[in-house]
Amino acid sequence: VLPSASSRPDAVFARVRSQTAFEETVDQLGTAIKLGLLAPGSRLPAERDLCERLGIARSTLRQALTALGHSGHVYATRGRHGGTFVADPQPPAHPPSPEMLSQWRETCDRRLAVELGVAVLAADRAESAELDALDDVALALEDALEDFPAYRQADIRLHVGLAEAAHSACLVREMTEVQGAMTDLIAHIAHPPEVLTSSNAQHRRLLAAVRERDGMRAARVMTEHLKGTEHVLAGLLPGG
Amino acid sequence: VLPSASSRPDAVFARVRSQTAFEETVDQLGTAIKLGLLAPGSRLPAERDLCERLGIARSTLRQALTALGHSGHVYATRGRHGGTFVADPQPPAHPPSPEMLSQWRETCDRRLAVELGVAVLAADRAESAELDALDDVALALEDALEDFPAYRQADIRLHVGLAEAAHSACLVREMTEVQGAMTDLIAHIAHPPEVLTSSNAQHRRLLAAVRERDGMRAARVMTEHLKGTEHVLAGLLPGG
DNA sequence: AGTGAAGGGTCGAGGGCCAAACCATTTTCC
DNA sequence: GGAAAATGGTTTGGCCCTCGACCCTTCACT
Repeated sequence: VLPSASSRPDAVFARVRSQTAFEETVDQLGTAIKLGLLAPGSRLPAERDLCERLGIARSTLRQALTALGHSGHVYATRGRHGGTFVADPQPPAHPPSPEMLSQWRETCDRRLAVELGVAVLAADRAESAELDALDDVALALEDALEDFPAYRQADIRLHVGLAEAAHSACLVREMTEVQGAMTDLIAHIAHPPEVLTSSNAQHRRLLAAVRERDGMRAARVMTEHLKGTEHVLAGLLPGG
Repeated sequence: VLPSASSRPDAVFARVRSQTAFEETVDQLGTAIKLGLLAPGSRLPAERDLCERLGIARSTLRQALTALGHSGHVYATRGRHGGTFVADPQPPAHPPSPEMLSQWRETCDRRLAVELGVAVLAADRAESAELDALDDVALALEDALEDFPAYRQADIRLHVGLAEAAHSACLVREMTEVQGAMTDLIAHIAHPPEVLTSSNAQHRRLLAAVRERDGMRAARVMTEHLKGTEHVLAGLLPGG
């Protein structure tokens, strides 16, 4: 009845991704650690508590923790005041895998969607106290122009914090996922202080727009902000 | 070193969702059928081909097809020109589950993010021919004001088509997922023709903005468009 | 020394998924 | 009419993941 009857999106028969519980746990905890959401030196909940929160068996959780311990991201101590702790310092990041690099544009697209949604929703729902806390993070960003790892860390806090201010649990989760993927991509490329300075200007304008409840202005600033990274990647990676 | 050291997003220790390959296949194919991406009466690829495309074993695929057959969404015939076909007519939709209803706001948030990303990217990347095809779909929408199932079908074609015009495979996939969830929510509520008329006006403005490569205007129109459905849901469902 | 809380380890049962056959049915071709 | 081909339908065996239960080891506090 409609035109183009034979057009069927490839997504319909796309590969079904079935990660095991073990893999998903390693990804989730590993990403949280890499993003600094779990600070180095901080203690994870006890295994018997954590496995219940994650909805998996303790033996499965232990496999994940063993893997994270083997890669140097966590360590465990036994005894009365023991526990599993985030390693400090963290092990050096791996260079991005070839398949990761080949999907960099898709990753940027996902990020654009999540960040735009967060910007618009945060402008609607953010509370004053939450924005005050984000202003503090923006201040910290100003002092980290020379130390990219520290800058990236604060940048992540800002973006994830904005997602929390949007009061949408699913967007917080998607934000952490996509920031994890982005970190893998940009951790190994140069970031001159000038670029970070202009990024900070955009952060300030973004927070101002959100505070004034101007969702569309926030979306516009966010778009420009993300275009910056995308241009850097387009210059360095194949498949532009 | 940073303020608010003890704030840890709930997402870090959120429940790990490990769907089985069987469940994911039922979801993926079932959603494609419910959305009309696989037209009633059309034939699916042969099991031996399809399982390879999906990256699963044939026995697992057969479990999914058996489940879809049991619910009346597909039927199979044997022999030289046999195959698995999408049922025509489709079985009536189930009323949304309580847990689905309780998550309606999160679903809307996800949709906002995906649709905003698609709107901005489509304005950047859509080709003229793709937009012409979407104009045809918009025309079909004008003639379906009295028949909500048909309207919804065309509406989905428009939104998924826009995602394809954004040339981002992952956003197409997310769009189908989120449209499937939205369909479950809105299939059982009243849609007076006046609402659909105003929706159509927004569709036209959206396509116009995309054609003029004005991403931010497309985003603004899209936001208004989605606010409409959200207000309807907010009036009918709990937890506003 | 005892207790309690934490991680470390082992074992077996159950189930999902896979691979590779083989069976049944229908159509086409020789 | 019979063979071949293409399809869905069925069975079997095995591997690996996950679970749950149990016990051990370590170590601070009392």
